[in-house]
Amino acid sequence: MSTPGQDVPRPLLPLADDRPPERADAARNRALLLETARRLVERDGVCGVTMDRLASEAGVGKGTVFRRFSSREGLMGELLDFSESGWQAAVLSGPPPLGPGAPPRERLLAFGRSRIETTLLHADLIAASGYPGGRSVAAIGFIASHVRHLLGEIGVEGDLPLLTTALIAPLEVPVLVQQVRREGHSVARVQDAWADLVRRVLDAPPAAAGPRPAP
Amino acid sequence: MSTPGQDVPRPLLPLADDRPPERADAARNRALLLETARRLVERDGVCGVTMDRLASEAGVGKGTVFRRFSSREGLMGELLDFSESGWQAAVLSGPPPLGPGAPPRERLLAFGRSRIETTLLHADLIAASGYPGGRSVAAIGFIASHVRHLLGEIGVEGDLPLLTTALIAPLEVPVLVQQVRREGHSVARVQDAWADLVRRVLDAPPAAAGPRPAP
DNA sequence: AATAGAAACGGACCGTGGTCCGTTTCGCCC
DNA sequence: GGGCGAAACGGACCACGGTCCGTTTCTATT
Repeated sequence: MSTPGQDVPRPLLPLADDRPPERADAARNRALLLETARRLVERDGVCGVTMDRLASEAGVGKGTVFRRFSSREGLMGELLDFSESGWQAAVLSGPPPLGPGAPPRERLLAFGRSRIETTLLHADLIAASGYPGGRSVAAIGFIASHVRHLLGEIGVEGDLPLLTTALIAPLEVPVLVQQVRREGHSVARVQDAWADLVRRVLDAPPAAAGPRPAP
Repeated sequence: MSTPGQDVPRPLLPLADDRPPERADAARNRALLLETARRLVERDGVCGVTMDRLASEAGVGKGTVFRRFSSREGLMGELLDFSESGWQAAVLSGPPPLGPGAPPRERLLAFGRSRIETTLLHADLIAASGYPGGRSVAAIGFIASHVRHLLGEIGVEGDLPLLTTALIAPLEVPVLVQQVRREGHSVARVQDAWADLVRRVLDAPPAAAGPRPAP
């Protein structure tokens, strides 16, 4: 997989990079390493993928691995981006109600249901990509801007950026993993609870005194 | 609070431990290590505290450190419990509106404001105590049960356990750190946003069709 | 006080993520 | 093609968290 005929989902937001393209050997090694990493994840799970192992398995020096992906988190982030890009495409241009075409409120609810499933599916990878604490800002940035955009379309009043954060927070990996894997709640129940949260936020009467705008 | 004369904040929920007490040398070392750790945190910050350094600084072997606190997270957890117990006492028995006496709605709002400050204050320690991912369940358990209790007193309808989680999620370390330290929002704004979220959740009209109860 | 057995101790040892720097390869330009 | 500077490569090296196990110390019992 990778370069040629393009059926694979391509990375996220194009995000024009001005840097000159990689040298041929570098690109070859990047592809080789990503493929090897994918195979290792499949075989041993995310935790079983060591940078040393990856290097030796790919027949390459450790330094090379760290040169291509600046850290383990970076590597996992790229693996994740690959997995997530299909989902992002579905949100951006797939069929309604997840994709465009449905009323924004329904899109938001569909987003939540879908996101909960996707997050649980990729939980290990997301966690390993060092998500909280800095990296993989790509993924969370996409989610945040989508939700915020829908809130705007719905016409919600208030501090949209922070309200967005509050709606997204219960979709984070640790929260969902705690609810589903540790406390044993069903995915459907968690999804319903999020939908209920959204309903409350959208249908609440306007604030008595408006919140401070933004310092 | 807790046992007898004591002016130091004592650990959280008593949680009867049946195990026999530590041997004298063990107790001595635990105290020595905690004190040394506290000093090191103060001097070098949480990240500057290494298990090796702690051991050598305290003049004991590394094995001893790991025997007393089973991991780095465990150590940080104990340090954190010490810091948090004062706050927990204020919630459980301090003056209103944070403590008992005020109407539950006001207590909830006061809780949020206070919790945001405390979390930001102890952010490094909370993160180092391995909070998401398992440990330090003590702290989050306390928070969850308090919020849930208040929601019950207020008379909120719905799936209270999960609604509680949704309200608590935006108070987690990574979220708050992102908002305040990275995006540069003021603490007051974050506090207001949480209060607005609570207002919406509490004042929303009842659900059209009730959510599924619980499988 | 002597003793026995459990508990605590210490530090060598391991695997991991990450860095460093001397060596090799690439690809552009003459 | 030959040469040259930049980029990539490789693997020794480091610090850290964590384990293991032989040795020492405590304390309960007699």
